[in-house]
Amino acid sequence: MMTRQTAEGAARAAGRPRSEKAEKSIIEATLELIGEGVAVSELSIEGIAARAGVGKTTIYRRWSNKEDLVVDALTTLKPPIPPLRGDSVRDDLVAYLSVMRDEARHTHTRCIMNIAMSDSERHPRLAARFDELAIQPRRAVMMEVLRRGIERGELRPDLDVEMAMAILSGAMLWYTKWSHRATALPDDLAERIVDEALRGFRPR
Amino acid sequence: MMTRQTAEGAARAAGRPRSEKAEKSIIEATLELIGEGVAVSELSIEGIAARAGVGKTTIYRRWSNKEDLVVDALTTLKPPIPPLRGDSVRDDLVAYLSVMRDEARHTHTRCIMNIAMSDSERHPRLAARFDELAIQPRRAVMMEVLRRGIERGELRPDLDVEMAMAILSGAMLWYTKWSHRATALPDDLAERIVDEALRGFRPR
DNA sequence: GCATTATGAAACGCGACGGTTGCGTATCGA
DNA sequence: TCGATACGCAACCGTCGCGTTTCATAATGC
Repeated sequence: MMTRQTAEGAARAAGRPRSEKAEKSIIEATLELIGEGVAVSELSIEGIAARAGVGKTTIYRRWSNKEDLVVDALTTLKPPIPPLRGDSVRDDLVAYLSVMRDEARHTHTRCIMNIAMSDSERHPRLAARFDELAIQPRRAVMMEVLRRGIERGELRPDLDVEMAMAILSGAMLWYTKWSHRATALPDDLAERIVDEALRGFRPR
Repeated sequence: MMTRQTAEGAARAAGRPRSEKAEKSIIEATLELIGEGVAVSELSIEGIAARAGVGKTTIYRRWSNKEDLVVDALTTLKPPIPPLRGDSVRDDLVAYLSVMRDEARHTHTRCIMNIAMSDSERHPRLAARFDELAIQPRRAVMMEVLRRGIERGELRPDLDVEMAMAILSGAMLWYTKWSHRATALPDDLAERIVDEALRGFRPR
C-alpha cells in the first residue's frame, strides 16, 4: 500500500539517512496548499518544494509523481473526531452533525472536501484513498449510532439505516454546500435537522 | 450583464460581421470540455480553439479572459426541465428527484456540478452565475411544490420548507455523490427518499 | 580518513500555454 | 470597386512547470 519509493527493508542504509524533517515539511506543505484551495491539477512540485523549503530533488527522490505525493499526504490525515457516544440517538446525531457543520466552516476542510468530490473522476486512486480515510469511518460511526437506536426502540425497527444516513448527512451537506452564499448557517442547524428527520424515524 | 466585448449598440457595423457559427462552436467546445471533466483551471484557450475549429484570435476578439468565456458558456445552459405539476406532493417530489437522479447519471451534468461545487471558492463570479441559472430556479420549483402541499393539507402547516428541501435534495445529493463508487443507484431511489421523508412531513 | 548517500540550490532542455502580430482570404456597407 | 472588419492559420515571445543533472555540502558507517 506504500506508494513511496523507499526500499527500507533491504540493506542497512549506508550513507546519510533521509531527513525525516524534510519529509514532514513536504507533506505539510502539500496539505497547506490543498487547504488554501489549490486544485490537484494546479499543484506544482516546484510550488510544494518552495513552500516546504526543500529542493525538488528531495521530492522526486521519494515520490515519482504528484498523485503519489497527494495520496500519501491525504493518508496522514487522521479522521479528526468521531463523536463519543451519548445516551440517546438524538444526542449522538446532533453531536455528529455538529462536527460536520463545524468542519464545513473551516476553509481547510472545505477545500479538501472539494478535492475529494471534484477530482474523483480524474483521480480515482485519490478518491478511493479519501473514501477509505474520511468517508467510510464516519459512515461506520453513524450507522452504528442508528443501529443502536433501533435496538433501543428509539427508532422504527424497519428503518432503512442507509436511507436515514443519507437524509441526515445529505441535509447537512446541502446546507453547507449551497447556502454559504446566502445566509450563514444557524447555530442550531444540527438540532433542527435531527429533530425534523427523527419525526419520521421514530416508532409511531 | 454582458461579459462579451461587442459594442453592438453603437455604429451600424462596417465590415464583415462576426460569425455566429464561430461563436456557437466556441461555446459548444467549452461546454464539451467541461463536460468531459476538464476543470476550469485546466481549460486552455488553445484547446478550446482547436476543438472548436477556430483561431485563438477569434476567441480573444470576443472574450478577454477564460472566466468570461466560461461564464457566457454557462449562461447558455437552459435549466433543462423542471417537472410539471402532478396531483399530489408525493408525485411532484418523486418526479423532481427523479430528474435530479437522472442528471447525476450523465457525466456531462456531473462534471458541471463538480465545477460549480469545487471552483466556487476560486471563481465566485462563475459560482454566482451557476447558482442563478441552475440552483435558484430548481429551488423555486421545489419550494412551490412544498408550499402547495402545505396549503392542501398534505404536509404539516408548521413544516420548515427550507429544511424539507434540504432533506429531500440533500439525500439525493448524498446518494449520487458518494455511492456511485459502491453500488449503482436503485431504480426506485426517488420514491424511497420521498416516502421516507414524507413520513415526518405529513400531519399527524 | 574514506566511501556512501542525502540535501538544497541552480541550471538545463522540453513542452504547454498565454497573448500578440502578421498574412492571405472572406464578407459586409457604401 | 473600395475600405473596413472578421476569419483561420501560423509564427512569435515570454512564462511556467516538469523531470533531470550538476554541484558543493552535510551526515552516516567502516
